[in-house]
Amino acid sequence: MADIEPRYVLVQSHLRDGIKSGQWTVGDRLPSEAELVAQFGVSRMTVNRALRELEQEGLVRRQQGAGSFVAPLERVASTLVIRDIHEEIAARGHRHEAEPLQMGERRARRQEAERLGLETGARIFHSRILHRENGLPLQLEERLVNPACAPDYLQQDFRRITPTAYLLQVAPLTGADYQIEAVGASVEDAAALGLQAGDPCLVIERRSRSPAGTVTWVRLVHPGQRHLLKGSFEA
Amino acid sequence: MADIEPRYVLVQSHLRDGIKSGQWTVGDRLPSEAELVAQFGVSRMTVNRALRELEQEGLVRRQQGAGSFVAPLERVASTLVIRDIHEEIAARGHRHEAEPLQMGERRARRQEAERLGLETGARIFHSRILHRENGLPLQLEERLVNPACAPDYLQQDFRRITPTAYLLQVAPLTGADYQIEAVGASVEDAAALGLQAGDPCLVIERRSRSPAGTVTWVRLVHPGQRHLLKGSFEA
DNA sequence: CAGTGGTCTAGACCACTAC
DNA sequence: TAGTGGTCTAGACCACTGA
Repeated sequence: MADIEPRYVLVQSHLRDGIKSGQWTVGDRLPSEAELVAQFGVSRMTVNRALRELEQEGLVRRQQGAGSFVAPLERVASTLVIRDIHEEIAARGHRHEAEPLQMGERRARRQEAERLGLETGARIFHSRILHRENGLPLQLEERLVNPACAPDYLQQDFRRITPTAYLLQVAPLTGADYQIEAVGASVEDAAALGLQAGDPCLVIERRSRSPAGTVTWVRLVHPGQRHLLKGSFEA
Repeated sequence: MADIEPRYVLVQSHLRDGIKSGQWTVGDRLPSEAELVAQFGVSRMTVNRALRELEQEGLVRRQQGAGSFVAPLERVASTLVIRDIHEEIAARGHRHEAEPLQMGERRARRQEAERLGLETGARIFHSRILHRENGLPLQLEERLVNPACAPDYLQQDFRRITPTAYLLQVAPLTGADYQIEAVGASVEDAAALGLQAGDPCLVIERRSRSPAGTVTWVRLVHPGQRHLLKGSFEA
């Protein structure tokens, strides 16, 4: 049934099981590399790799000269994935529709220029698209785009490809910042999403960077009760 | 100034820089291990480690027999950290106060029992605590606790230690699930937080597991404009 | 088939920590 | 000072991919 596991994985499983079962608990010292070498009959490099990877996961804390310890998981850290809205809806087996409300170019106001790392007055593209899941408004996408990174942005048919997907294609991503907050819907947001002004919305703002600079800034507004971010982690 | 970097880090920096600068872009093949060995004059194990770690970060995709490639970063993934409220406020250099509003034990209703993985009617502890930052309400913490995991929960002084910190101390964490949403404040939430009912709030729900089972379920309500989750990632 | 990555070893030297 | 982890080497054998 099970493939034969690499030996470093066996060492990891042994430690993970001990932590999950409570044999070792937060702050406890784990066996030293030398002890694990003896116990498993493997080389030190193998044991070292096993422990190093557990450290990267955040499960173990290692200290030179002292030993390896069960890490305090006080910081509930987990990988949060922000997915393309089309993929997300498709993954639920639902129908996704995108309605471009507005597209064009203009001179950047100060705040807009800051968001893209450009000078005030620079030419920028903007778009405003409503995404529906099975006909119900799920996300209002308000986006600024750096023309230098995606000169053909305005010629795309965003009923067929999401801006996220298109931009990833033309401008490889090398980094991003984002923030998540709860905000009352503005009058415009409410009108587009079919809400009352002030209704709670989950808002994600994200700035994406590529080798050539900031590609795009986007603000995603979701009706509070129709969108969740979920995550988990496991020892 | 700079410490001398380990050699595997030098290899990583070289690859990272090439990706950030656009020398290699999504899907491109990176130099093989053998080529990097020759280029840097290090052993293959060192190069292997450098590439393996970049793969764990999600920056590189490796395929046996084929090569190492620049990974598509389509899924904006990043580590989201949910920190203890006391730490978070202290880190900002502000004053944290906790006001226990309610504490006690009761029989679990169906939903409460589900949240803790217990039977309906089981004895559970509950608490409701308001956290202030420099006097301003920042978080309303509503919590259910499994008495089997923390029998002395109700005897604690939560003005001095947060429930999060206490529970981590008595019941080591081995996993958690959480979800984040935007919700309008209920009448009770609004009263505690000094808001109007319906005002947007960022709500985090989290269930924490330990070797003995589900330790606690918590619902953290934050005034929308006073709490953000931030994150970033970098190639 | 030649080239790639996946794993592993048995040493080595070093920096750090605790006693 | 003895024990710990941090790094590194120069080999090795294997499984896999692509021409």
